[in-house]
Amino acid sequence: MTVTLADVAARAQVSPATVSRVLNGNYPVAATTRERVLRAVDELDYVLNGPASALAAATSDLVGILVNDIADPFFGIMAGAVQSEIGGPGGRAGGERLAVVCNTGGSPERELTYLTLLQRQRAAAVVLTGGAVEDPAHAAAMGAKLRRLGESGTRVVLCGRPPAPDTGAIALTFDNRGGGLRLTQHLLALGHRRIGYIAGPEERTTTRHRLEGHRAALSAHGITDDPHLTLHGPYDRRSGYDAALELLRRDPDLTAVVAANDTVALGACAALRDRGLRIPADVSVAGFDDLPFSMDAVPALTTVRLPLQTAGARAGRIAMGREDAPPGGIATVQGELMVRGSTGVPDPGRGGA
Amino acid sequence: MTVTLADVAARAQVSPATVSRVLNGNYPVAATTRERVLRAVDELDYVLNGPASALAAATSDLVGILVNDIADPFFGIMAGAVQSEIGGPGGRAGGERLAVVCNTGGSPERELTYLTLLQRQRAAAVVLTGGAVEDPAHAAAMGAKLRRLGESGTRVVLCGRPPAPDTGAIALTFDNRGGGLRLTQHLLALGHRRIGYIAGPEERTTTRHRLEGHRAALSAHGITDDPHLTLHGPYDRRSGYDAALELLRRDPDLTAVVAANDTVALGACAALRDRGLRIPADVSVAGFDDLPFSMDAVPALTTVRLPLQTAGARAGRIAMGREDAPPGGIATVQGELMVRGSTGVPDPGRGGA
DNA sequence: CCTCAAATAGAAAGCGCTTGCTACGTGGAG
DNA sequence: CTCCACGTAGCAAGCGCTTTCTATTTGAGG
Repeated sequence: MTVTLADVAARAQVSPATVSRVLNGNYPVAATTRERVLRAVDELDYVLNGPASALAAATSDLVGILVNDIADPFFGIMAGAVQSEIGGPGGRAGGERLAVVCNTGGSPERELTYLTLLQRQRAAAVVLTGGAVEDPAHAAAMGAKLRRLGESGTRVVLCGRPPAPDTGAIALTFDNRGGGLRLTQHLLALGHRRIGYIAGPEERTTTRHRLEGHRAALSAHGITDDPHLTLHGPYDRRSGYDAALELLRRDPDLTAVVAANDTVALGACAALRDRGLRIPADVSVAGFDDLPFSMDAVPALTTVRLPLQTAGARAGRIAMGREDAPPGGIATVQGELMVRGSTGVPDPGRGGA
Repeated sequence: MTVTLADVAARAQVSPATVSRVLNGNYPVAATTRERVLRAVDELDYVLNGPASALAAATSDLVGILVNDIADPFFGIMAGAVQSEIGGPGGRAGGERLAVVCNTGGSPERELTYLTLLQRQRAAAVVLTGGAVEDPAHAAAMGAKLRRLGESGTRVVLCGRPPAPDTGAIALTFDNRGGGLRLTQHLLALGHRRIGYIAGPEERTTTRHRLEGHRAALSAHGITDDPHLTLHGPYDRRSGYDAALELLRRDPDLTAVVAANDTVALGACAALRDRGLRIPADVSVAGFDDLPFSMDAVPALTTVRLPLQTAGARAGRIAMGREDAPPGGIATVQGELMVRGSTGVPDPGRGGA
């Protein structure tokens, strides 16, 4: 069978208790004894039994990171940052933690399931990234689950997600609304008036907030938003492509398209190009997030940069108790408007009067 | 305190054993009893204690997925596919498994550490993705660890990674060599003779195999590879940018650049553009992997498509024992050459005679 | 009616570890 | 020389669950 603590103890001629203490390093052990134990551990290739120690100690070294789509760099970057602050040899000595990322695929049920699984494992902390689903039933279920997690000692941190009131969860929220606002303001300042908007999936906080910002900018400019110029779709390239085509059909005189995120924006660019339109001469395009590839797009994409890396890292530190929570448990993280080549002044021959 | 099995048993007026059996569904329990138990579980918001049951049952529902860089869609796509075959409500009824992805950052130590952590958790299976580090010491350590994992009942699957002999691990290997070969053959067929190569990080199997393919194509064409035209660097955009510039300095008459992967290729494209060179009129560029964004690059990137999704899914099924291992425990997965706009015939005014 | 087997529930022995408490030295202080 | 305190190590009681084995119930067959 597998090697147990007792085997190591026998070989090192000490009691199991001593071996445990050497391994955990939380109790004085004479240097010579420690040495003997470590040698035995090595010789026997002993690996601690995680479940057993978690059970006995009533703690676990698991930290969960929930993401909507692991194939999307938006989440990958955040998850990587969180993980770098938490797990493996990344952290300081001591608690070797297993930072794991769970892919919900944006499904509310999977989200809940993963949370239960993590709760079952008595995870030390959980970091939830990305927008939340706005369905009231699901929100309530999530709230309850998060509260229970918190009560049972799991630290809960929301990263790039709106606060969950009364759950004790710490929130690092992106100012999606402000970002959307500034982006559309930029377009308006350039002179655009007929702006198509390719929104994310419905019933998502991120989608709603970005769209709200867009509309706020519009109405501040005295422009009544034409609902026909807003389309919803998933956060993928295809969605942007199709939506751009549809927007063009609905209003051939469009001079700008704002997309829910950079990936969608790139899809929209492809569609516009396929239609023979130049960017930004004929139509300006803007994205959101400023993922690494956006800078290399042709032309480079105007977008709102979200500090994914730093926010993720901060969430990780808070989850590890290595950084204090923001006052009130909520912090808003601003995005920064990055003006690049994909937006320009509208062609007077289009759209205008 | 937290609710335990015993609490549920008390409330349902049955023994703890019965509750356990209801929850695991692996033993006949009368319908009325089951009902009573489930109600109690619900009323008490009971969540099974994972470590305790793992300890008692000597099994775990954890499945680990190791990736080199979680922010890279190459890994994200594979990890997502693996996970979709394994975890959460994705799978059929029964074993709710916790599929988790661990980010090694390409570091050998972290890789080993994660493996130990997973072994400690008595993971049900482990899927390793991406190229391996070729350092002999590390390879030996990995081999030993993988063997031990296998011996202790953890199923080990390598996805997009060369086989690990004598470890019992199942390998789904990408034919990086063949892909590299075909890619360079394509360029040669177009008439290119001075081809720069931006390789991945050194000491990696993926890097070496792709480069071998490239060189094989070259020598089959009677071209002696100029070592000055091969540069190594990490798999990121920046590396491609810098390397392309350096390549241009070393040979201003270059007519084509092959990059280690699509991300690097995009960086190279940016550099070429910044130098005022047109793609492919002045310089052709090719990548590898065919990540989603490659199709939207301008011009669209010629590359080798790797079936990341299907390979990942298959690895996941094998890890779950839901699909038989390939004969000999090793399967080679081919890449497909995708010829797009970024490669064309070389400008006779450049490079040539 | 009685017997026996199938169906169902319970008792209890761990799974491998942690940790509070006790026991044993040993050296400096009284 | 004795005592106390400190530095170490061991004992043993669980942690919460699974599972084997046993007990009880029930129904069919004789």
